[in-house]
Amino acid sequence: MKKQESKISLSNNELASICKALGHPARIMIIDYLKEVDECICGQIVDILPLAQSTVSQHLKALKKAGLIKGEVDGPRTCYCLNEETLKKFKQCVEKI
Amino acid sequence: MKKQESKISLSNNELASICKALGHPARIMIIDYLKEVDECICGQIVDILPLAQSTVSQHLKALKKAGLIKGEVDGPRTCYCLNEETLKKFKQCVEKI
DNA sequence: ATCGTATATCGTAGATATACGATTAATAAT
DNA sequence: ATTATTAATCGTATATCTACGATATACGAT
Repeated sequence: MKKQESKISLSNNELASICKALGHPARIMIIDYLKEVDECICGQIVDILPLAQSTVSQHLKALKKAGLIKGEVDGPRTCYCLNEETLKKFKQCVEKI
Repeated sequence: MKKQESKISLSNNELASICKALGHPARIMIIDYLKEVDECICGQIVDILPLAQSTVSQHLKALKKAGLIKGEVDGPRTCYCLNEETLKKFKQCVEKI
């Protein structure tokens, strides 16, 4: 399998990782918000959550690590959006449970 | 809303709780196994997982707390099965992400 | 060059999670 | 009554998570 290609399904561990990343209310809220606004910078997420900037940054890192979101550095900002590919696989996987 | 009735959807926190419960490979394996065998006693799960009985028992407790499984005491055994109602709601909720 | 803005990272305290062995509790079998 | 079986709970060690403030980094604007 080449680097660029991606698996159709998720391993047990991958699914668990994604679930774990979604296992916190703040991170669910971030996902919901990104769904709503399509894309945004970190500061906007800090504004809607009752959490410190550093804490939000940590949550974003966790979501990124699980492949649920993408972050693109744009000058001093970082623009975040959902990673639709991972979400799609996650949904397919959950459907089969 | 009466006690017996159940909500159609899940709150942010409920969804996070369910995801959290699924956020461990062993617990995903338990769910998979229960899907496969429909129902079983704790000891069978202990047999298929490389974990101590007490650890498996803890994982089962976590899944039960999240409402993902049901456990019925039957003499000295406990018979576990999936809680289809919660799973259904979870799937619906994930689909909407 | 300096300042301001946006965000990531560091350090840290306290809470949870995860694993295990030992123990307890409940029942079934002898 | 004693013993065996099954599973939950307790106690505990270690690891991870979650939150924060402080600091570092990167860049744009002045």
